[in-house]
Amino acid sequence: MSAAKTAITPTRHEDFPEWYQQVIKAADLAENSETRGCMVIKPWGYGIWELIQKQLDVRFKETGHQNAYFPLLIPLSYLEKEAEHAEGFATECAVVTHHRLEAVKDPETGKTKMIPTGELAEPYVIRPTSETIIGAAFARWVQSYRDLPLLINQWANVMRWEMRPRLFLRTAEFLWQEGHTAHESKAEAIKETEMIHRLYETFARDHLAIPVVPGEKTENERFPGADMTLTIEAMVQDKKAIQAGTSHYLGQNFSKAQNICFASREGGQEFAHTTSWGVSTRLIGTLIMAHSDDDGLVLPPRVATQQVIIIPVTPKEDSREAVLAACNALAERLRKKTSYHDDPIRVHVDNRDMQGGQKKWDWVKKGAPIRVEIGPRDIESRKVCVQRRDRAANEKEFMDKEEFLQTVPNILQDIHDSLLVKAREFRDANIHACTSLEDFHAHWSSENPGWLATPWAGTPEEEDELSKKHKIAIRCMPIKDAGLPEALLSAAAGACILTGKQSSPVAIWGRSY
RNA sequence: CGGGCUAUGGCGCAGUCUGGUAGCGCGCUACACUGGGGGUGUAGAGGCCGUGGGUUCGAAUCCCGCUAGCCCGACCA
Repeated sequence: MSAAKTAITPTRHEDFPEWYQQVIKAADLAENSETRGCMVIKPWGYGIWELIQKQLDVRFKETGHQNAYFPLLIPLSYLEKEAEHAEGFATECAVVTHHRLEAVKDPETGKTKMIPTGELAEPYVIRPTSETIIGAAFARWVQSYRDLPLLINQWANVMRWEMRPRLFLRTAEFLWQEGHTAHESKAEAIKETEMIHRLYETFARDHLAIPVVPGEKTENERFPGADMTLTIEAMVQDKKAIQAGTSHYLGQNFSKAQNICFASREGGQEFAHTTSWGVSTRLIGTLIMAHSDDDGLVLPPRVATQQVIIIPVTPKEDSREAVLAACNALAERLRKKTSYHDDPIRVHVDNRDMQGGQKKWDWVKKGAPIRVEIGPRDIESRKVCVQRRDRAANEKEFMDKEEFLQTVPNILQDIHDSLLVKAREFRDANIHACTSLEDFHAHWSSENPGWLATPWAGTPEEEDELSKKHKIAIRCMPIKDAGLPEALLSAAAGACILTGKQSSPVAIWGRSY
């Protein structure tokens, strides 16, 4: 029996969206639930989220933020306060209108039905985001400039009634963090917005091995109610863009709508400048699409639920005990004596009673960064068989056990680095500079066109027209030091492709999720 | 929310046109052989066919409603 050519069918090349779903299934990350548009996140997937959560949380606290929790249900009237904001979310709100159920027995079938009753005087909206309800709290909490800045973060679930759900990328309910801060001055609030933006960028790079493009959204693409939206944009393997995180400067829009005001140093009353920022479980979808291959998931080591999987090879019954003991001993030493980025290495000994080959492929599909096999021969030779998920599935290296213990953190880092380099090379190879409108139009006719970098100084209306025509959008206007190749930026410099204005800023265009 | 497709044991599917109460592959369980590998054999377990109603002596199969999923569009983290 010959093994399948790839563990996942179809391949990325054959059918990318279907491949994505099959990877999630094969890696046992999540599944659709009975509730429309919602997913069940399974342990192997939820473990990733827990690690993202833990590692981001440290960084939020290092930068002075505190966690708090606000209600899931938002009074409808709160949402009406900021007009643009309300309009932006109006079409995707789940609304709670009743507070009890009444059991009614159908006289014909004899079945009991639960009928909503007890209609609420004012409906509640299940939070699609919490600006309004947190803003209301801020209004109570802030009286003096001495109460500022207010730096709050919330880990929560939110609900947006999306018309086209996709596991992790766009689900009706999703998990995220939302930071909300209030400041004395515009300059300070913008500084916060930019600081978090950089934090997201470096988190994506250093923890998820995703080379994002940090930039500013154009007016058309801004968060409803924001004065400025900063974004990190990732390119995944079908060359589409994913907005992986956003940081908004909300100006005084929300503080005026909700009366977040304070006595200033000069004695007058002033409105606070607020920000909000968030990343969600979409990060998991992004990393799946960024790194995985035709054999399944490939996890960046720092957010891998398990980093090292030890697979006992037990060909003979009489050596079985010894092999298992050796596996457990190695696992213990890894847990106690080694660490990677200040966390003990996460090790799992897979002692399930099943075929070795199946076991191996199971962990290949689940994307475990390192697989280690230990058999009777290895015990004698004091070696371990090391296999890496960033290399071919059949590639193995027999390594001295002590050497392995010494170098595990380096191997994990090397895997991280190789994923990042590969993703960056892919991204950079698929962003093309374009300085003529003719080339611009021609570019979007191909199947997977990648991104374009162009000089741009058009109006929002002009941008909208081009976007609709080619089903694209300006993903962002990259900030300084966005990490894009110098050659690309200089090739994309010049006069606006549409208006001809000289030395216009560079815009990145692409199709997106 | 518009347009198209789909819904049968854990997964993938056949059966639906030509109604007669369910079948295949994989997986699962047991045993045996095997053993750096997603192996082989034998024997088993498991579904009343998404859901509600209708037609009929009889429905997975025909008709209507609903729900969910997928793809394309508009919208969005």
